[in-house]
Amino acid sequence: MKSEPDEASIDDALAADKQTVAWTGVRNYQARNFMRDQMQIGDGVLFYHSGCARPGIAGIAQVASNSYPDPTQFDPKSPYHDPKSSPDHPRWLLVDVRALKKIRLIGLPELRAEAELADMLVLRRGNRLSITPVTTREWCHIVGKIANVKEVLTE
DNA sequence: GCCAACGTTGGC
DNA sequence: GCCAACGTTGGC
Repeated sequence: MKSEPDEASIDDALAADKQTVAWTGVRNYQARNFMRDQMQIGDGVLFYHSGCARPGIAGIAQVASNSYPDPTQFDPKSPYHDPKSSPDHPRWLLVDVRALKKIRLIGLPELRAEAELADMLVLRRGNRLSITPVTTREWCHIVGKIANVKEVLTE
C-alpha cells in the first residue's frame, strides 16, 4: 500500500493511537475493490513510501479492519471530498492499517534488482495503482531480507 | 520541472 | 459505445 510520507509515513502510523491509521483518500475503483474484496483482517501489508526522495518499502503492517466508507468523501473541506458520493450510497471505502515495524528502507533500485520480484505489480512500468496485491512468494522474499522481523509476524 | 502512462470525463 | 482531451500519479 502506497502512501506519501509527507502525508502519512510509517513513522506517523507507528505514532498513532494503536499504531493504526485509516487509509483515507483512495479514489481509484480497482484499489478500492482490493480493499473491499481481497483484504482480510490480519493480512500482511508492505508499507510503501511514494512521491518522495527515496521511494520504497518502509515498513511492515497489517490490515486491521474490514472495509468501511471513507469519511473524507463526505467532508466538503477535505481534498478527498467527492460531491457525487453520499452516505446512503458511499462510493469510496477504506480499511484501517496497523503499523507493525519500521524497517530499513528497501528502495526501488534494490527491489528492481531482485529476480524473484520481477513480476511485482507495484514495480510494473506505468503502474499508478496505490494498492496492489503481493504474492506469497514476493512477500516471503521481501520479509526474508528484513532483520528481526519474526517478532512482529504471528503467522 | 519533465514526462510516460493510464484513468476519467464528456461530446458525439 | 467510441475516443480525444484532460488530469493525476510517480519516478527521475
